[in-house]
Amino acid sequence: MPELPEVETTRRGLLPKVTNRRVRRVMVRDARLRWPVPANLGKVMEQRVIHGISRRGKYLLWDVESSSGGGFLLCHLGMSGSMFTVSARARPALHDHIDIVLSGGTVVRYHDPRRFGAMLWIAGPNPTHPLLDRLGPEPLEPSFDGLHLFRDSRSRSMSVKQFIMDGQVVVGVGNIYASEALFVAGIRPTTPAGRVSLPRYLRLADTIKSTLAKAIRAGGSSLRDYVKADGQSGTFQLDTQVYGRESQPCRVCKSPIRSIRQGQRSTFYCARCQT
DNA sequence: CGAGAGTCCTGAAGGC
DNA sequence: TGCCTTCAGGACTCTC
Repeated sequence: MPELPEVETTRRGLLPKVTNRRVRRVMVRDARLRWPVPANLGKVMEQRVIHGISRRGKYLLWDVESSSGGGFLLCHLGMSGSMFTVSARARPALHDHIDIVLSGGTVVRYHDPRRFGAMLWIAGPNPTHPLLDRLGPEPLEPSFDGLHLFRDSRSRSMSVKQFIMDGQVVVGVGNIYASEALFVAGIRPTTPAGRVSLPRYLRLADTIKSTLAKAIRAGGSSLRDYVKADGQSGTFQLDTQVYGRESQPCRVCKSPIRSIRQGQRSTFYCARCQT
């Protein structure tokens, strides 16, 4: 289940392998993702050069000669998607839905068992798309801070956990890192967003940044089906403070970690450390 | 407008 | 052993 750190890790892994390569062929074996993969994807990408890959939230944007009649490949990994490079001879496995064959023999393979991901085409020189229009700030940019959270949350009654997971508030904070960041900030996830003070939001913005940055430094948190860009599955254990640790002792105070449901999502917290 | 529920999908895990 | 149910999750989309 890629969250922002996994998406960023994927971007960094793919970047040197695709930049300045020419797309030779696009093979779509199964177009049934969250939205159908455009039937003309091969036609618009083939024989064009990839200038780079950028990221907006959990979306990856491949610049495919956007400056000269091309456009952008817009990718989302959903919750089970991964993109990695394989050799030209590697036979596709189950759920390997798309191959992007590049000059020089590299193949970028998109794998997504649950098909919650997306692969769309944006024609033209600018990466504008309805999916990107209303996204909030990037959590790791200086423009994102506690004051932004505080101002955006006034009069909001939803819980602070659901609030920071709202992509219009800030992008890239998924279910796992939301629980983790709230724990480090000492904030109870159920607190209505509009009742969290400015000092606490300043702290929370910092813990969101540090939690995500730490995960990126670790190369993505390698959750169950996450696969890094080189095709190596992330096998190291995810070292969480609270997520997935129901009934286990809090790493700080030893109280049992609690698990609740918020908006059909599981939330984990320590009732003693988070008030 | 905000809030909450529904929805897509597959695979893992648990119950019987 | 094997079938069935439940759950997990991102985030769009719908309803109230």
